[in-house]
Amino acid sequence: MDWMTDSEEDERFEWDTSDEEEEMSKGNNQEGSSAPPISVSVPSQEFVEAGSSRSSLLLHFVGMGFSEDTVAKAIKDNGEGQPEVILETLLTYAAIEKSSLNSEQSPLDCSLEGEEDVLEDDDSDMSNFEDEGCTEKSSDKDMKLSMLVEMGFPLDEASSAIDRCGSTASVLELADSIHAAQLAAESVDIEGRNTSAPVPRSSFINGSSIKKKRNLLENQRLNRPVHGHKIKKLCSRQSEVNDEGFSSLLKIPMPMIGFSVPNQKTQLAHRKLPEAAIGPPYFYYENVALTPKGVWDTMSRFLYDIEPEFVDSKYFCAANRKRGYIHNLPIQNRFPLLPLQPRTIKEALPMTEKWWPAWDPRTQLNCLQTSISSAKNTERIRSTLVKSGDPPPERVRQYVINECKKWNLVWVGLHKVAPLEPDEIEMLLGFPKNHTRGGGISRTDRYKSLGNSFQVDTVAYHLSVLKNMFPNGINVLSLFSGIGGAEVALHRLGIHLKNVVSVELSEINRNIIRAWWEQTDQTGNLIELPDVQQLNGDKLAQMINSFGGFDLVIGGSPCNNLAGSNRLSRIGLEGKQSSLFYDYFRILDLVKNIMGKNI
DNA sequence: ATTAGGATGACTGGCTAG
DNA sequence: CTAGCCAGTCATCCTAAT
Repeated sequence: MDWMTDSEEDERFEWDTSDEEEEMSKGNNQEGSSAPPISVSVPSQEFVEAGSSRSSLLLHFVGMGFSEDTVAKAIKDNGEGQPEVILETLLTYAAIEKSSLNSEQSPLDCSLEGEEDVLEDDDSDMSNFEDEGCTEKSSDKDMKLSMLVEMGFPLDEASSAIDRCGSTASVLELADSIHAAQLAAESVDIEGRNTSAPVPRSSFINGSSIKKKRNLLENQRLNRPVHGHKIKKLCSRQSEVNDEGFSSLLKIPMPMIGFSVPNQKTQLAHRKLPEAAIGPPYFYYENVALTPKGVWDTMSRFLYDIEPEFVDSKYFCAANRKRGYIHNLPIQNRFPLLPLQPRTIKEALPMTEKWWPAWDPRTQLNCLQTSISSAKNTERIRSTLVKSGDPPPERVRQYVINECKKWNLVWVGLHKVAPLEPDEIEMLLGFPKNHTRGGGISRTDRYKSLGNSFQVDTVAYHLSVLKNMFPNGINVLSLFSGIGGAEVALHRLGIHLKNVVSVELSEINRNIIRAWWEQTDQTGNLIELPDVQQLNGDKLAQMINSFGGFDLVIGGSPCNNLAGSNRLSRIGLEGKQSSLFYDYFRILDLVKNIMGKNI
């Protein structure tokens, strides 16, 4: 969960610096790179030196599938000092060429024709993706993979790109896709300056020659370039014709109740899962609902075209928490955790009722986030109220209400507001009291870990269908476990946890889970691992063999680059932390493959 | 070294008036 | 249909205090 504290290293995408080797070997993907299912034997070292001589540079780009004249021209235009600029020029040529051929069959539109509105339709007909036309010849895939690796891309990124774009995508498109992802992730600076200082968004956009070129190609379309859209354009099955473009195809339904919530009358939808989505294993993926446009479309596309279920936890507790869930669980016969949580502030926090002024209309809290209001701020509010008499004038009321909503403040005395205590947040989120307390965790970190967590009652409601299906218990692979929301939810449902493999980067969070595990008298096995990126096929296969497969793969990947409150790096799914979504997908897909073979 | 404080908007969707 | 308004958001980084 603690994504902000790790990996300080600058991961600029550079072609010919001596950092390359170091990046590659210390980078996230080394271990994952050797992972099944695809093995490639291309440890391309010569690429590193390639920039030094013109002929090898030229050869390199020719090897990528560009024609010799084009490469020569691009080198001539740009000089040989900046291979990444050359590549961009080449890609630009190719894009122009491609757009002129666009009315014909593009290699990208592998399965759909005239089905642009598939996602808009009911969930029932999301099935027939991935069928004919997309059957992958593994040798072809391997070849592309090795070419990409030879071009200097990390193996797992190359593999992800192939998955993203389909196996019929050309190497060119794949390279572009990876490159775009890396650009988006790293606020790239072509000149190679130190970019550790935050780059203003506008200068990031306008300062990049790449983007200028792209923007020219994009026929103005966007005042607001979101990288996800570009990725989407490159990879989406809908990309070819549809000029009205990338507006989010997935609508978030209001009210945000998903397929069902307790005590709300809904005619329960029957949903038909796409073939590829059906387990085993069951899986459950979570992230913030209000992402930049197109993010949920992308995530849905990766997760076997399952329609996300958007649910606000305000139907389960006294706080809002708008989240999307992609899962392949049955949706009939859910039941909630008992006792039901109070759903108003005054019931959940009875001591506040006495002090709650009539002019504060809130009955529920806003989303519980990772940091709280300072003491100075609450004191400012108090003194303002003291000075302005009772009842305060409209202007003061507005100020106070705004602050209260922004910081989730509650009334704890006359004219006194205060942020929630950590144990109150634990309760609202459905954790046992003191779940995150002790063990050397600071107050600040408690807030952060809690703010990043599941709302247990909400998740448990969705998972409740497992109880009857697995009376003897389940094996769980829990990714991005955080403080163990999934584990707590399953435990509270009375589902026996046989083996839990919990992957969580933050040591303090792992300690919290370990402590909870030990104090709840679990009889199963808890295996804790630090890093999803280190979790490869070998390890998974070993674990699957040892306890016979996972019944549930559950996790919510980092939202840092998606969440609305992120001022600085809300750059979408390709952001540094949020791109770990692809590891969720990678691992889930590995588990499916490995288990598929064993069954 | 660790912790808390304080400053830092933008994107998105819903709503409504025109 | 559009423009304008409104509300809400699993955050980040630098600095000061402890």
